[in-house]
Parts: sequence; C-alpha cells; structure tokens
Amino acid sequence: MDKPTLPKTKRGQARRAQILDAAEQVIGARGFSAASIADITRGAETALGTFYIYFASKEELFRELVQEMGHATRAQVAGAIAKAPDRLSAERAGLEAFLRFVAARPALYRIVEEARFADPEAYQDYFSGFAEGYATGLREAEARGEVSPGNAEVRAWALMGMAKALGDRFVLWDDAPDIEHVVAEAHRMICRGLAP
Amino acid sequence: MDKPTLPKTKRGQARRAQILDAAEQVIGARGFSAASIADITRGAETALGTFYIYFASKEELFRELVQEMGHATRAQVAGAIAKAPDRLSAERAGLEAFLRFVAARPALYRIVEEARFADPEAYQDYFSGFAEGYATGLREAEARGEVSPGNAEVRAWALMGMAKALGDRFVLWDDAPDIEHVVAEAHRMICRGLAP
DNA sequence: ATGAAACATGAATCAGTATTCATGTATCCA
DNA sequence: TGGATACATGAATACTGATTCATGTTTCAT
Repeated sequence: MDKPTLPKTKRGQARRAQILDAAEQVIGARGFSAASIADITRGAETALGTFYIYFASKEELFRELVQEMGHATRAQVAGAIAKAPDRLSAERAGLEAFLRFVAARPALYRIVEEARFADPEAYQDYFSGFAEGYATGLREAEARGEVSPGNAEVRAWALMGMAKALGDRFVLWDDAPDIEHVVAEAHRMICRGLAP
Repeated sequence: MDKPTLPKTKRGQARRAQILDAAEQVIGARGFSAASIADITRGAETALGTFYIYFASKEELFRELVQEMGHATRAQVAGAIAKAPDRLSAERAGLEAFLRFVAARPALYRIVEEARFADPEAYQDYFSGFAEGYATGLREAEARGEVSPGNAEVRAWALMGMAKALGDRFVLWDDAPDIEHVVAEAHRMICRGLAP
C-alpha cells in the first residue's frame, strides 16, 4: 500500500531491474492495458506478489518506464549533437541518433507513444521538455546565423513530428531499415525545403 | 455470435447511428480500453445487449470508427487541396485543412492515434494509404517542376509527421489555437527549409 | 390486419486481473 | 552467529467488464 522505497540489498536491486526489463518487453509487445502484472512477473521469473514490493501500482511502473525513455533518448540525441560543427549538421546527427535509438529499443519507443493515453501528463511533459530544448537550440543557431529566421517553437515541433513519423514508417514498420538513406533524404528537405 | 448485417429497418439504422455517435464521444474521451460497452450504450440511451445486435465486438466497432476517420480526413484534405494552383499552395491548404479537422473532431483524431495499439493493422493501413496518395502527388509535382527532386515517400511521411505533431501541440493541447499562424510558420519551413 | 422477421432488453454468465496478505526464506550488520 | 530487517511467495480477495441469452416488443410486406 505504501509507496515502496528503493531496494536496499543487492538482491533487491537486481530483482527490481529484472522487473523493469521484463516490463519493457511485455508492455512494449502487448501494450499497457493488455499486459498483466502476472505477464510481467512471469517474464521476470519471479512471483506475482513480488511486484508490489518494488512498485506501488501498474501506473507507477509505467511512469518510470516513460521517464527512462525520456532520459535515454535525450542522452542519445544530446551526445550525437554535441560534436556537430553547426546547427544543420546537428539536425542530421540528431535525427540519425533518434532513428537508431528507435531501432535499438522499439519497446521503449512504443511505450512512450502509449503514454499519450495511459499517462497523458507524462506524455505532454516529455515532449514539451524535449521541444523546449530543441527550440532553444534553434534560437541560438538563428542568432549565430546558422539557420534562417523563423518561429523556433513551431519548427521544433514540426521537426520532432518528422522524426517520429520517419521512425514509425522506416524503422519500426520496415523489414530492412536503411536509416542512413532516410536521414539523407529527410535532411535535404530540412535544409532546403521542397521549393524548386 | 454471427457477424451482424447492416440494419434493415429505419429504427435499426437510427439505433446503429446512435451507438456510433456515442462511441465516438465516449472512446474519444476515455480511451478505447477504459470505455466500456455499458458506457457506450448508456451514451446512446439504449440497452447493453442492443450493442451486439449491430456490432460483433468492441474491436469491430473500433475498426469502423477508424475507417470513418480515414474517410473524413481524406475528404477534408482532398477538398482543400483540389483548388490549389500548385503543389506548394497545396501543402499549405492541406496542412490547414488537417489542423482544422483536428480542431473540429478531436475525439476522432484521438481514436485514430489509439488505433496504433488497439488495431495496429488498421492504423498502418490508414497512414500507408494516406502516404501513398501524398507521395504520388509529390512525384507529379516534381515532374511539373513545382518541387525540387527528392524521395517522395520519405517526404510524404515527414510531412505527415509534421502535421500530426503540430496538431498535438498547437491544436489539441493549446487553449487558444492560432491555426493560421502555425500554418504560415510551418509552410515557410516546408518551402525553404532551415538553411540561412 | 397479421405473422414472420427484425429489433430491444438487462440479468446472468464467463473470463480476467490488480492488489493484498499470511506465511515463509534470505541478507547482513552488530 | 543471531536476529532484525529486507525480500519472496502464490493463493485468496474483490472487482471489472465483454459477451450471451431467454424473453419480450416493434416493424412492415403481404
């Protein structure tokens, strides 16, 4: 009933990690409401009741997974962007890093999308936070003259949306993803647009 | 048990429509798995069992709602695009029509996004079908010299993703949507990109 | 007008599953 | 090394909700 604290022993820490891993797989595969606690503990090779030693509820576990995705994505993208010499290069590197992340952890990606319904606040916070950093980067680039003037917030959301849709179609739903090719094509449009 | 056929009497047709209307509202508000058949029939002011006279299951009803959204969106966007003198104008008109549709029928929009989980096949079909038409339009425009050369499929998905993200942030999650402004900003990026 | 087909009803059935709890077993510090 | 704390177990609880069905009522072609 009480909100569980973090585990204190080695064994406890290992169990909690097992459950989180299994949850990523099971919820990623079946979806949040279809995934039962029993499925998750079975995947973690532990007893049903053990779940509640570490998590107060299914919802709390879910929130933790969404946050994990947030941290992991930011880390991946930020790392890739850091080395870029200018903003347009950063756009390319960031998009590629995102698509590679989707390829590497499809279950987590799906979980975030499901948060739109299962935990709308966490979902909005996740993307709003991401968009804020994105827009700031664009404004700084604009000040340095690396991108044309324009509304940074609209651009940030538009670019995030592009990345998500490309992730769906050319990574998640594609048998033989060719990330490099997709990134190259998309980047050309990001830089120059459609105008002839 | 058998798959119900379409109703044969006036009364039956009216009942079925009542149930579909109520379902759009209830599933749009609570989400697919949280919305119970009882909620829906209550909204339709009819008895629980009546639902199964018209629909084989909750899933079948859901599929029908997703298809309805598909038809409605296409009609809206296609109508708006038809009058455009060239492709870049068409992009602007299509984006604006889409955002206005999201504003007008948020429940249907939400239902489509939930189909990603509740009925993945319908979801993929919906967007793949849309993308196909989109890509064809871009190829024809490229042939007419109205847009620069580039991979039409990647561009189509990227543009759809942009529209979805802008719909989320600046229509669904915004207290005072300013569609015209968002469209103007986004359209500039679609035409010219970020390059200075 | 009338009876067969169509439709309406809601209690009962059936299948789950989130969460709790009483009863153990492992861990680890004093 | 003992015992207090942390952790493990899975059957039992408590509840929800999709689907069925036996029993009416309405519609409408004849």
